[in-house]
Amino acid sequence: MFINIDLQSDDPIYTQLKNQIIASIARNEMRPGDGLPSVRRLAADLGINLHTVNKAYQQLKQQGFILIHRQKGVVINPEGIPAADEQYRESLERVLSPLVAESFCKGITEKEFTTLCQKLFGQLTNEGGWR
Amino acid sequence: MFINIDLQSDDPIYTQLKNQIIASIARNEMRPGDGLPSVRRLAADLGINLHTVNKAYQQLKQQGFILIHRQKGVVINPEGIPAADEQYRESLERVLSPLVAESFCKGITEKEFTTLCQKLFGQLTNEGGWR
Amino acid sequence: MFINIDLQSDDPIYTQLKNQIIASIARNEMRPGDGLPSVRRLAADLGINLHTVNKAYQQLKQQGFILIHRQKGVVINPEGIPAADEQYRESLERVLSPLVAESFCKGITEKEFTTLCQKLFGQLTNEGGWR
Amino acid sequence: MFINIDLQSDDPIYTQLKNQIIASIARNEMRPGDGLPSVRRLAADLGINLHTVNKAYQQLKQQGFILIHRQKGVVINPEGIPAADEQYRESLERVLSPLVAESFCKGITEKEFTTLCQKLFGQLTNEGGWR
DNA sequence: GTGGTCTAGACCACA
DNA sequence: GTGGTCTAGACCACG
Repeated sequence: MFINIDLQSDDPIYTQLKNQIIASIARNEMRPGDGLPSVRRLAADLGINLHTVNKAYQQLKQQGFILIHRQKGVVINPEGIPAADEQYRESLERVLSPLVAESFCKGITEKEFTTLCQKLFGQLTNEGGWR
Repeated sequence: MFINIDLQSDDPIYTQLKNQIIASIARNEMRPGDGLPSVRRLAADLGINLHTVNKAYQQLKQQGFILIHRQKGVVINPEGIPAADEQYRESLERVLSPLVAESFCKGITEKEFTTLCQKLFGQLTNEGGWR
Repeated sequence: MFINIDLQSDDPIYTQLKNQIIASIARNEMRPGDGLPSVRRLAADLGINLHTVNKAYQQLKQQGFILIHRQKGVVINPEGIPAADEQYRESLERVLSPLVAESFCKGITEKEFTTLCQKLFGQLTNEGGWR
Repeated sequence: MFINIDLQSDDPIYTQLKNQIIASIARNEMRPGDGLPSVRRLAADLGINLHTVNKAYQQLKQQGFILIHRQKGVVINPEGIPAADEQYRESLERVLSPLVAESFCKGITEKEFTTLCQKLFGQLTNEGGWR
């Protein structure tokens, strides 16, 4: 797993971390049951604060991406990632909606937009995502 | 134009305001050349501070959605909204990428995702968006 | 004399007006002794406020570019424009200084900068400026 | 870095601040990677409001002079200042044009004008500007 | 302790 | 009356 943190980004570090771990799972680089570095370890490796890593882990745990055992450490949820529920679909639509509106205003067609989405999906499945 | 501000939302007020104005333009409820309320007026109507409205307006101006006209006040850019450049497309991809990865992990298929996008686009064009 | 006002500009209207009148004089389109439209006339022609035209005229008068007679109307100073004094040279340096610093930071060389200045001067003298 | 704010000046405080920081960079007093005081610190030192400092910083950030680094705080862009693009050159010409016209009217020759520019450039390079 | 956001209230330049 | 600038003081997210 390669994590790349951009300290100049407007995205908070814990968000970048969370997103990159999710991306690793989606790309099948990390599989259910695989272990992740401990909070301390990852913080040291990335040169960032303990609390920052912890916050990312807590959110991933809360969404069911990972499990945190006091002894076994941190692992990708061995039972796989919980499927999206209705609530998630609604939040996805709420996030997507302003992106679509802005893109539309700027002349990006539905076709171009969906093609971009397909490209991004393709980058996952071509590399053998686990679903 | 109906603006609805959710003071409890995690999104900052000025972002909500910006997004809703963009949405109004996309839905063709507001057309190039149309006027917007003055900073003070809108702030009073929404019961928020004028600086908050101003911040939204400044960002919309900077992106070319609106112009601050010395006599007519604030208007939707009469020449239309500037088309997306390469930089915008890249930023769009950067924003979309984690959404796609997370959705993918949660079992949302490419088909379902693009269908959602199409639905959102449809809500704009069905109502006669200006592009 | 062609005056072009951009109501969307960040420059105040009276400044644009003042600058364009000065440019007309520099390009020798208007000569010492020539008349300018009355405040009312020019305001009507440009579709702007009386006070705005008046403010531009007052500043031009104060700098010695024009004379305002109650009867003869507004004329370009028949004795020519007063030469720059030391105070003007200082203010010019104060204005130029940040432009030079910013340009320098952005990689614009002294040569490119002075070439640009020469070009702008050339646009005046080629057309037969009065000096 | 010495910052001198003139509260009586017509220039807004944030503009003076911005210009002086740019001048410091141009004079090579501050180099890429160097840190700047935090918004609060600088505001306290200068006896002005933190929002005013923040506005200057935001504009410098937007022009690529500085980065807001999550750990190091505010730093001069370590990759150097972005080079001028065509748009900047046009805006420079728009700003310079009325200065040239006015100077010309007041009898300042092309030679004197360019000599002044060279002097201002010289003040930067003599002290070892970074370009 | 940092920057980001929001509020309240003030003065000024512009039109 | 408009937007632009500035101040003072507050809370929150981030690290």
